[in-house]
Amino acid sequence: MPWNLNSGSPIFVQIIEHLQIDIVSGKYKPGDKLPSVRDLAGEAGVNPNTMQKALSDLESTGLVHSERTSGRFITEDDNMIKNLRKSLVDVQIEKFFKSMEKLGFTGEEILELVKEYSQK
Amino acid sequence: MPWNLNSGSPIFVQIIEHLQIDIVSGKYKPGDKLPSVRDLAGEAGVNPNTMQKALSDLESTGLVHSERTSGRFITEDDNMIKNLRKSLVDVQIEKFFKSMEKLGFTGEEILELVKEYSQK
DNA sequence: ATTACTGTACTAATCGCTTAGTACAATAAT
DNA sequence: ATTATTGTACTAAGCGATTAGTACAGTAAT
Repeated sequence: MPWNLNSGSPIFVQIIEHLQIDIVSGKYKPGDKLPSVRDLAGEAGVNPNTMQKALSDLESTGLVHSERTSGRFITEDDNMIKNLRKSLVDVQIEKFFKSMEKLGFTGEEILELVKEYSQK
Repeated sequence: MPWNLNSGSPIFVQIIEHLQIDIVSGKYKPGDKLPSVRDLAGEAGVNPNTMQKALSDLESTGLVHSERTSGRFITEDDNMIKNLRKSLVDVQIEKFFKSMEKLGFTGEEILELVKEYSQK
């Protein structure tokens, strides 16, 4: 299935986020080999150049590294992945609270709304 | 203060969201006159054309309407504003839950994290 | 009447993202 | 040895968003 890439921000950014999620959620484990640039591009339904840009950006954070001709691999640093997961969570929660506060809700009201939502 | 317009999606989309929030949060009340296109553009720090695009898009939803030469006004339909507010809230909550579930959290875990966050 | 302000319309130029296409060197597989 | 696959690099083109600049017609204020 082609990835869901339509939500405003540049596709290569969405690809980065998608891959980060695949890594922190365990789809790719530390040391795993990633599919090739071309395969990932085909899977995502984008141009190989776009996938390459996303991957080389990801690489600059150290989350993945490439062995020149044998492929690209997930970092084996468990801590880096754990920290990324925590950081992604924090970003989501903060973004959510900021948005809701802009809409005029207090912290307590937000908590109440979340309670309601998680009960249905 | 210039608006905070840097988060990936096109500026005119962010302007639309910004204005919607200003309306549902009560900064602009039903029937209020909006500042002129040029003033809003100056306030937001964007080109008047960009602001115009955002406003004419907003207009197509009925939330604002323009009186050809005297200015642009917020709708007087209270219900439309209420519904928009509810819809914006729903979107935020759903987006948040989807993101968190992608990161591997269950509904209960999400609720727990929100509790923690709202307590500090 | 004159002036200032309103929304609106239009062209041209620029910038970033994306795609298309091609190419190369190094490794793996056969 | 030959072939396929790897990451990487590069140019050219197209597209949408944005900016800059200009212009016009209708209304309000003076």
